[in-house]
Formats: sequence, structure tokens, C-alpha cells
Amino acid sequence: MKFKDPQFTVDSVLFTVTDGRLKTLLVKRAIEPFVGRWALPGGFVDVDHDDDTDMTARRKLKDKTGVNPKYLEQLKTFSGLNRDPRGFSITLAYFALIAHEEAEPHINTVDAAKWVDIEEVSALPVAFDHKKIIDIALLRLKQKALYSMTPAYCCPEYFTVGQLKGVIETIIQKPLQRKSLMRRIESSEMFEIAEKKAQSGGRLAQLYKLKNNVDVVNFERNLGA
Amino acid sequence: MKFKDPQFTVDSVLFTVTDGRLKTLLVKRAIEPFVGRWALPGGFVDVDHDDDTDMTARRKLKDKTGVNPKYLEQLKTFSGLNRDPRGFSITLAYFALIAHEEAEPHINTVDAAKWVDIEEVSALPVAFDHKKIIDIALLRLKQKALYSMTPAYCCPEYFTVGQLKGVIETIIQKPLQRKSLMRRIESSEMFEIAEKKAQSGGRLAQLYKLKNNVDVVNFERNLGA
DNA sequence: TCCAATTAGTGTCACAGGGACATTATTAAA
DNA sequence: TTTAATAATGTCCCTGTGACACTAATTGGA
Repeated sequence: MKFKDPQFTVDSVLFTVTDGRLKTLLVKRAIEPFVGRWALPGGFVDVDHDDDTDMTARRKLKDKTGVNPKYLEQLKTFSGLNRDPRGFSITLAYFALIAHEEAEPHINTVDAAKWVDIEEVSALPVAFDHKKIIDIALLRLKQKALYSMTPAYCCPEYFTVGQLKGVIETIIQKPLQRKSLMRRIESSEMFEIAEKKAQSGGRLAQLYKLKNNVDVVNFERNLGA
Repeated sequence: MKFKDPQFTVDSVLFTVTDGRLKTLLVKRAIEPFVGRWALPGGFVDVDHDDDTDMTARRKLKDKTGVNPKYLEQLKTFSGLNRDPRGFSITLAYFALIAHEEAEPHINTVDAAKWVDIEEVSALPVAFDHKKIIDIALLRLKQKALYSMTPAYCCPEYFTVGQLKGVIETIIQKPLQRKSLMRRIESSEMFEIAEKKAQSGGRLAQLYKLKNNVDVVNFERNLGA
């Protein structure tokens, strides 16, 4: 006995941080259902071209917004009868991060895509259950900021401790001790010290850079208990 | 433009602990592909009867093995062209726990399902990429054992600290200080002290029980650094 | 030229929770 | 009544984070 395969899509919650604000990327829907509403960038798997759903997520981000995120992982699958008016549907949601500097030039050329301040999502007409998906992605991001260096993927290639500190504080919504962050940068061994330094209004700041092909390290304690 | 929906299934990695051994539930495949091989219990979504994929996972576990796990959460989605000979396929894998006492009576009546010692999975002919899925589920279980009380879902309704300690030690493969566990039982506030006590070969052991409708608490530090 | 302001980075101590392990408690069996 | 066995607690140590004072380096202005 074979069942009808339910509708399956892949969507991504892409976050970035600019000017002390956390933002997520939304696209304006061009087709039914929910034409004109804002939605997560995503779409159907193309089984002839996608090796797997990771590739679907990246392809859709690239197509719709020109963006190729530094960090991409599965978030969760959302399913049910009522989330799409066409019937039972399944969405595999991804969770992605990018430095604002790397995305901005592309986004600006795309009319139907924009960065939305995370506080302002509720005020927009959002399609499907995408508001809920964003909330869950946000929770995940906050958790990861407490026990890993994941927020570093919101920083440009070369960044200072002060920049990363700002990004993390924006995400977790509380102040962070510079000393604690420095300890973690060092003990994670995920970063290398660059030759150059950055101007800062005071003493020059050491620039850091993610090492190539490193995995994200998980710490044994959370920050800011 | 509409794509063909890829084949989508739901599979579960169900763990339990008995006699100091971690086991997972496998079923013998009755249909192609991989007839006769061992596989994770799972199958297709029935869009007319399943509210969502959680229900699919539970329904399939119930159908194939009579089991209704205490703990069930999404693990990860696996997809690709080569994991099923029929072509591009997607499996949403779940991660589930049950007390051996609660599953055993059912399992014994089902010929095509059995508990397999986690060390012996590699020796069996396993279908699809299910071996890999089990490995990833195992990693998740080990991690969760370090920062949460999740392993308690492998214990019967009433259990002693010694029992839970044994379960956790089986999962993380290293000794655990009873004191550390007691501190966590208390601080998590997930458990209530039962009226009765259990015989143990020495002093009677206090029985504990999961409170109703509690969420799993995550601690801010990991065990056994 | 020197000083103030500013941001970067370090030194150090307190605190909290887990690890180690000795000590006490309670039970059954000899 | 003693002994063995397991349960439960008391206490000290260790480690990583928080707090915060202190030093370092740079810019701009007096």
C-alpha cells in the first residue's frame, strides 16, 4: 500500500546582526497561497538537481536573495493539516547565519527580499506558520550563543573581540564580560589571530578570523547563568 | 511550476536500557527494497489520519511493535538520491525513549521486531542509511544525558536513584557520582518523592516518579567534563 | 608636548556547581 | 549481634564564569 506523498518544502530562517539589531530575511510571496505576504525564503526540492535538502536550502537562498550563508543547520520539521490551505504539508526549516556585510550588496538588488528587525516581524503579515518557525529559530540561536561560538558566523571574515561581543549581546539581550568572551575565543581554538589590527577610537583592536574547516565547539557551561 | 514531491517517510530510533546495556528497536522489513533486512520502525505519513509527523511516528511504533514511548522528539531529516534505490528520498528521524519494562510484553509478541544491543547493530544487515541514523541518535542521547534528565524516560514509573544512575552510566559509558545525580534530581524539580521505598540488598531506596506534564530541564553545566 | 578620553586587553578574586571520597544510615542475612 | 551491602549525606577541592580593578595603546585637543 502506497500513500500519496504530502507536500514537502524547505525553508530557511536566516539571521544577521547590524547596528545592534537582530534581523531575519523575509521574501514577498509572488504566488498563491498568501500572495503578497512575507515568508521565509524556501521552496520545493528539485529532485533532479538537489543532492539533498541542504542543497535545496542553499539553492533557494541563492535564487531568491543572492545570499550564501556561512552557517547552515537543520532547525526542525513542521507539519500538519492546517499550516497550508492546500492541505497536509511538511516544511523542513533550516537555521542560517551570515555577516551583514556579505549579504547586503545582494539583498539591496532584490526587490522582494528584505531584512526585518526581529522585533518587527509580528507587525508584518507573515505567511503560513512562519512566524512560529522564526520564534523557534530565535530560541535556538539564543541557546547556542550561551554554549558555543556560533554567533561568530554573523561576523565578517576579520572581526574584533568588541564586534563579536556586540553581536552576542544583541542575540542574548544581556551584557557579556569581555574577559569571558576572550577565554572562550582562546579555549575553543576555533579562531586565529590575524596579522592586522583594527582602529577603534582607542587602542588598536586585534583582528581574529575563523580557522578553515573548524567545527563549532560546545562548551561545558553556559554563559550568564 | 510544481515539482514532483519526493518520497517522504518517518522513522524512529527507540532506545531502552536493560541489564546495563543500551538497546535499540529494529524491525525486519517485509517489502522491497531491502526485504529481510533490519530497519528502523517507521513508514509513510497517512495524510488522512495523521495530524502531523509526530503522530505518524507514534502510529508506526504502535503498529509495528505495540510500543508507545514516554519520550519522543525530532532528531534530524536525512535526504538524498542514494539512500533509497527507488530514487530521491527523505526521512524525518525521531528519537524516542522507553522503559524496558513497558515495552517488553509487546515486543515479545511481535516476531518481526526485536531489541538490538547497540554494540551489535554493526553486525546486522541494516537497511538504507539506518545505521548512520542510529549513530547520530546515539550521539544525541549521550549529549542529552550530560546536560539534562532525559535518561529518566528509560526508567519505569517508579525508580530509585541507583536505577537512574545505572541507566545514565550505561548511556554515557562512564561512572557517575551518586551525589551529583541527587543534586540534579533535586534542582531539576522534575521528580516527586514516592510514598514507598524499594528493596535493594541494603538500606531501602527512596522511589522517585516523574511529575505530570513536566518539561525536561536543561542544566547550565555538563556532567563529567 | 602632554594630558584626557576612549577602547583594548590582563590580573585576580569570589562564586557556584560538579567530582571525590569519607561518613553516617538502614536493611537483610548470617 | 555482627557483618555485608547499598542508600544517603557532609565536606572539601577544582574549574570555569562573573565582577571589577588595573594596565596598554591610540586619538585628539589644550
